[in-house]
Amino acid sequence: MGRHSCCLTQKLRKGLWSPEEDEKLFNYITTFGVGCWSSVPKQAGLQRCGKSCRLRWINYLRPDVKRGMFSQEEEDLIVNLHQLLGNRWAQIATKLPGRTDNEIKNFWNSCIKKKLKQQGIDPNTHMPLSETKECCNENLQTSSTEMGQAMVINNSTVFRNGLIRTDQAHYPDEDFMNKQVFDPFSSFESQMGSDQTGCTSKSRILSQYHSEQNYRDNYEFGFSPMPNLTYNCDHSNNMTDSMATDISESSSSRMSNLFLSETKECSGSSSCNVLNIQDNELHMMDNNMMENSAFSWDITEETNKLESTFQEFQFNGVKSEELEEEEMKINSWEVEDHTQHGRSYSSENLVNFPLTSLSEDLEYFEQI
DNA sequence: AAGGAATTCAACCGCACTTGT
DNA sequence: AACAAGTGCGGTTGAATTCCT
Repeated sequence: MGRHSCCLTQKLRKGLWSPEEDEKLFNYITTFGVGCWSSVPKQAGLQRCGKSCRLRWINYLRPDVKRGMFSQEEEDLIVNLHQLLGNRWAQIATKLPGRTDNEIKNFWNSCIKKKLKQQGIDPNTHMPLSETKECCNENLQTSSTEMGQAMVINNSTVFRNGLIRTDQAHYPDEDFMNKQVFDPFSSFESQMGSDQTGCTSKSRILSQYHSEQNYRDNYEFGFSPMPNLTYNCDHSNNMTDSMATDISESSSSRMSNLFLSETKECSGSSSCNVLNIQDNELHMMDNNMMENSAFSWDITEETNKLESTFQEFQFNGVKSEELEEEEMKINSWEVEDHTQHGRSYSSENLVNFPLTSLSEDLEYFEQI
């Protein structure tokens, strides 16, 4: 019961995916693109159901999947979006480029929930726990209308009526505030030195960097985003010795090794700080939310405003039409790019996720 | 060092929705 | 309109890993 129809017809594998299976699926999708998932296992020679293949692709193999720890910005965004959208993880995921709903859901359940509770905030209602208890005691009749729903912004709890409670005791987990900040230069350098793994080449990185510069020049932003080399970084930094010494020259086996390496999670946050909302944008977004919290809590309006906020600020000011174009490029990636070896990412795709500089990150954290 | 507890996260399950016939 | 097949989403599970005693 509950098993997808395609799973009933044959004996199928379950559980974790092997690197060989990953390679088969990746090869198939990159060659033929995403079509009918139910036919994928058969065509790709996999003993899996189509649903499982789809999930594996979306959550793991898809080239634009960002891996590694969530940044502070992403975390704040998730909290705020959860406040607005509830457990609609798929919708939340659309606001965090490269993050999957599953990943966000897991992060919420394993980490954010705990932090909010430590801060005395009910993760379900985003209200102070005491408020929630009162609400329960009073059968949810009056107290919630007095203070309204709360939104957590930069350690402050903002209520519908516009009151703001700043709790200095927030974030009892000091590590949370001392979280390592991405150093784009060290990352860049480490990648430059990773040639022997076969994962990256200097020319490729440089071309990405140059395209990043072009991107920057085109849009004239007030800071210097560094190239996002997340994939390369993950691959190179996590390549095990045995893998590194066993790389053949063939592109397919190289790709296979990339996948093998990727099964080892990027443990450091340094390579994964990719959300690219600038400081001022964050402040404006927060201000926007503050305004909304004070004057309007209509959920539709709220969502629309958030939507417009994202359209305006996402990807460092790339306008929505450009965004759509970029999305189309990403969507068509598997069709267009399959002629190239393994996981090659066009610089255009990579610049979707530029990085903020270390100094700016530090400045922002200090302001927090 | 060992073993149990706690945590993480990939994957599965079941339901709802969409699409095609 | 009714049905089947395919897809998407959120909740849950359980194996692997990490932490703690």
